[in-house]
Amino acid sequence: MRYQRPKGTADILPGESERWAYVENVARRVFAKYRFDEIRTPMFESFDVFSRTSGETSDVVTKEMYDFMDKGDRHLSLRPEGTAGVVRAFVENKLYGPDVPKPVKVYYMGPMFRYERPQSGRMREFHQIGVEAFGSNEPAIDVETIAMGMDLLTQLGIENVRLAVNTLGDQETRETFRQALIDYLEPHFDELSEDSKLRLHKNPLRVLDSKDETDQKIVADAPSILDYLTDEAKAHFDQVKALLDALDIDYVVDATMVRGLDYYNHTIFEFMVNNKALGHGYTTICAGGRYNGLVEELGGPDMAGVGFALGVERLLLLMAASNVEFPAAHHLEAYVVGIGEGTDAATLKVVSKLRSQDVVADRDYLNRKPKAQFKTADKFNARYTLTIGQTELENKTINVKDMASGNEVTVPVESVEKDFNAVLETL
RNA sequence: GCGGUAUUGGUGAAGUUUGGUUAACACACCGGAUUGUGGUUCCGGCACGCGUGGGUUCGAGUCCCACAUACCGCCCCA
Repeated sequence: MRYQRPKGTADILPGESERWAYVENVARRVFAKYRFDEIRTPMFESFDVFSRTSGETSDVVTKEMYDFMDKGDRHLSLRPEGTAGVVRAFVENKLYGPDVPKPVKVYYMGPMFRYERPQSGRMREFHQIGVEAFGSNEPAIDVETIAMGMDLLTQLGIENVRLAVNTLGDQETRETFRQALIDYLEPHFDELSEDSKLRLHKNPLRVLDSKDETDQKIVADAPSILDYLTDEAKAHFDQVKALLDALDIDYVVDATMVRGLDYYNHTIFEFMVNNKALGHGYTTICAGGRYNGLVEELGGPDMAGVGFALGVERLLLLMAASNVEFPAAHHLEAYVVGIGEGTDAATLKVVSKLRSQDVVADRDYLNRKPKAQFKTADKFNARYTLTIGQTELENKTINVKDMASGNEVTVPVESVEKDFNAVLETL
């Protein structure tokens, strides 16, 4: 127990890693249907990329960043989320240019880092699968993104998903609503929780999201952002809802839903599930929204964007808790047993020849006794056990046994090496 | 960052209340009964050690302190 992994990190071991690969493969398949292509960006970026985009006062930036100075005195940070890096790459590589068809649709999957207190489904190194679509301000792309998220969750076997949507409106909406909210909350200042007192002026929208009971009572009568939307913002949101209806996608409008990152505006959405594996009540497993202005913030043109991200650790917890069936990994078809001196080369060759016929084959590598080898074949659930001993070696034959039926046949070793399936038909 | 609970072999763990010789039991693994055939059974083996470091004591897995890690709640969030 000399060394242990850093706090909040995890080793994904064989068995578990197969589940990860499955989830990633399903995601790739779903995204491909919608013509999203993969983008891979660095795991660390200039600190400013995140601080500029997430908001200087956001919790992610003020206390959760894994930032450091490198040997060249550059202020870097491990990425706490995926969007900022993708936007930076989008701008730096001029994907906004006229020769790249719009919208530009990309997805990513990989580790993210946040310095916080680990808990189940909350790691310091965690993994997200996310998508971004740039260059369209049409509500249709918001809805396509939402539909794709729903499609993905469905493909993964997640049931009873609740889609919550809201809008943060545009700049003007946010300013007028923010003031209205402050005007409403200030008379209740003394009743608010300590956290919310701090949030009132820093980020009043967050008070709406408070879990404190007293806060919630106060917030219940607070003004709704939906009443402060500009005509343009309202039109956008109305069209999003209309298109969701057109696709028969169920949703609830949650006017109190907000975002921890500052770059969001207009449509925001969350996919939530009520599963005790993730805590009490509804928990978000996938969240996203529109972020017009972010491309410009990082030095690009005024270009719209919308995307979502889902947490893989949480997703896997949820899938395990919902008894989602994962496809079985590789089955062992043939286990080759060697008995006695001189069979090493012969068994290795058979294994090799079987593999070249695309048969999943294995043998013993611990020089163990026949009994142990047969036990191993059984434990690995081998469909067939092939045996080479002194007799077979002399006669250039091999014994093939069907483990389920117990049927055996001895055939020339060459026939197995040439066409294993033909031999199986004689069993 | 704050509060709480926990940490004993490869695994699940008993033992901590009442500090006292060999750390229970089970699973897994390895070997044997059966030196070329598995899933059953029986027999045997398997922690110089109780998260790490200090302390109290004649004596600490059991008490005290610090630290580390995990889990739960808060904050926040995927």
